[in-house]
Amino acid sequence: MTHQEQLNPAQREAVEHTGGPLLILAGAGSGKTRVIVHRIAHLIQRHQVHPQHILGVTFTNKAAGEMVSRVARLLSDASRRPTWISTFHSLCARILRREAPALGFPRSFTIFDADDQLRMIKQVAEEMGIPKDGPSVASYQSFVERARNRGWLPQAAFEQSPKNHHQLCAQLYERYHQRMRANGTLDFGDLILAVIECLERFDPIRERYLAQWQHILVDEFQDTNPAQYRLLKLLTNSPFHIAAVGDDDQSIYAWRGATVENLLGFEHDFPGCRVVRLEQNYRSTQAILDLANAAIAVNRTRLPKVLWTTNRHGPKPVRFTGRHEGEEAAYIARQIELQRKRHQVEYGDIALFYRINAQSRIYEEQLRRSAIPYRVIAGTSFYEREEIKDILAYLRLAINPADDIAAMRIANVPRRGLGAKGSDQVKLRAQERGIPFFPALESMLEQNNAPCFRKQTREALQQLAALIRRLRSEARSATPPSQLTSWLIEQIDYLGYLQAVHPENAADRFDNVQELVNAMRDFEEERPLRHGESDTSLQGFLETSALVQAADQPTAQGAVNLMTIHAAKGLEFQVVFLTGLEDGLLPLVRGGAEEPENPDEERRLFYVAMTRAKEQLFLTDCLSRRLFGNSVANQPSRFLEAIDDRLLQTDPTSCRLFSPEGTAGYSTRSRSYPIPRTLADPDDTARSFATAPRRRLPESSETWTRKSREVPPPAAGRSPDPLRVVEELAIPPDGLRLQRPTRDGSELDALVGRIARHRTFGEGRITRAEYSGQRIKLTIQFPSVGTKCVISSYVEVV
DNA sequence: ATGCATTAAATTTTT
DNA sequence: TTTAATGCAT
Repeated sequence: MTHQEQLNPAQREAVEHTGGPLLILAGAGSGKTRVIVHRIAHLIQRHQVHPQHILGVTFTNKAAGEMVSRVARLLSDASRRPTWISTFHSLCARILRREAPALGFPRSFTIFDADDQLRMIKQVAEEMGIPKDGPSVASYQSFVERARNRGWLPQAAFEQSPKNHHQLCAQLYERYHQRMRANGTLDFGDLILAVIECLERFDPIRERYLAQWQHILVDEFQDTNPAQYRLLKLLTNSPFHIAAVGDDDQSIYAWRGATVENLLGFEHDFPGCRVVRLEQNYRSTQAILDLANAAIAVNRTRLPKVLWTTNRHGPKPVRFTGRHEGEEAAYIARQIELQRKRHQVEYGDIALFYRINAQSRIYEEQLRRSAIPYRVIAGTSFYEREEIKDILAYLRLAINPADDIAAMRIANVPRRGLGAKGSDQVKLRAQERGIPFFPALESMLEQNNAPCFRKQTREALQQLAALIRRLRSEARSATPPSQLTSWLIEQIDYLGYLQAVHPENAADRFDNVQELVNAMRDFEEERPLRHGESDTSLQGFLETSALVQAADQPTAQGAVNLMTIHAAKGLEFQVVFLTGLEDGLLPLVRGGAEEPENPDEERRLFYVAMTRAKEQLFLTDCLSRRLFGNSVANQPSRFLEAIDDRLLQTDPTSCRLFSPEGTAGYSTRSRSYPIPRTLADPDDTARSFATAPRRRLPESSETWTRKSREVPPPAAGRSPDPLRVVEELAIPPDGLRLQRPTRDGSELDALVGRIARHRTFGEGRITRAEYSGQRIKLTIQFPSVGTKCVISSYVEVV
């Protein structure tokens, strides 16, 4: 066996340890996945563990997929590959497809996303007569989520919630939970909870799974919530063949219920546990690791570890402070081009991180202006789009007639004349008879002696009922989902509906629906329906679509990557810009609060962000930032203040300067200030540092109060027009001109006033043109249909 | 049902 | 600033 030669001693220990529980503390970039994958291979090859007896659990489908494919690469014999590597949620769904009847709901259960959940909570709140002017529905949702994360069934929620308001929350949770189970619908949290319930209540079932999995591996253990940990414990029996891999320093999902205590308490829960630390980092330069180590060392409750590497020392991370966010953005754009020129870094190897999505706009604008290709990793997932959810709701209803949220969603989509009033009647009937919404609707349609609804509505609804019945039988007879869906959208004339309701982007939305059909086709090819399986292929697709985000966008080669720090976890880039390093933003201080909610977690975010960088790290901020409408002056992030200045170099063009001696100051840079040679060029570092002008910070200044509102610009007196400044800086000062045509608005101006021809709206005059993401959005006055907004690619300019 | 105006609220989001 | 949600008049 050659593969173990690639492992360092700690990794090898983590791979080879057997006979008891194992906790692997895997620092950032320490080859964690390599260890897990090798461990699986080792168990199979060296210890003759049957692949079916290995369970690998991750949080993301991406991680699960990577694990599967890397194990496959190690094991040439396909028949020896483990078949139980998946996310917590997929695992639980798979278990419940077998065990659901024991808990009293059918195997054909459907899965709710957060939006469905919210709708159900709204529904329940309404039924309970909870006034609308009270606490928001979202606050009830977060109560439910908290209960789920902690593994509380309603009973436990009651016991744990002494206060009045929480008692009401618990009541709502109870009704919600009953309703969900009665409907055969499960939210994400309940997938876990239902399996826990099943294992705790039915010993034979638990025995079966205990026998099934003799070795368990858990990835990203620091991200588990109490419910998930409880599940793991239920699946693990003496001699506790469980290996947990995690890094307490990278725990950034506490707000979603993850608790580092799981990791900290692991040794206690599994006595005799072996702990292995992976501290050798294979990703970053020592200069970056020095900074990251220094930053995280401040946290009190952590398992001490220090990352080191045999990589070169590399240039020190660079500090830059702009006077406002436009300057920060312009600096980044300039620096991106420099990095490309001097270090042959490709756009795709560069990333820009921010704490909150709202920050991204300014960077996008600047990158566009500088003609730098970029992509933003974020946004609503494909499966959260309204049009996709509509179609999926039809299919869900076909699979699960009791899925009320799906039924209520499509009962009047497309319009069938069933408004709020008619809908209430159906709900009333459902409540009276204790049956779900759709069956109640059907029963009202069959009632001939005293017909419900007016004629037109009734006929439309009868058609709907027939349609759903047809879908149901087709699904049972294993008609391919793609075929079924094509038929469905035809039947309901969904395109027509979209054009009526969303004339401005009906075509885009319909494209998405077509994309859904394509996704189904892919699914069918990948996973042909095996006869005798308990689920239909449609059910399989619905499950996949609920538990798998739209296929991860391929890491675009030629584009700078913009994302939140959370989204950056697990990724790595040559060059990283960590932006908005200001107190209030990172650490983030919410709304009216004085202090960050969880400063340690914010610091871990800082740490995660820095450890993504392989070669060069930029830490940027600005003196005053416009966010949500008004300008705020922020102090530099407290995270930086705790760090020895010698670990950093300040860009001489920065308006605030730090020196190794610890004297800080800011310069008033005039427009003619010569921009020095390239930064982040290791050889230049010392020189540019030495020549950087230094000025003392005024001892105290009223204008620099923390989190002040309107802020007079520093020193300069009068604020330069931000746009102006940005334009100036967009042209790199060393004379390098951007070759590509800039999208500065001239092409927009050229459009306004002209006549455009649209396929359905005819001809009209363009009154406005603006960028909308990468596209151009036009406002056009059509004589026939009035003013419409259209994406430029849908019209022909005459 | 639909369009408009006003108002409020605005981390992070693996499943 | 932007966005979404709500209420109100059509």
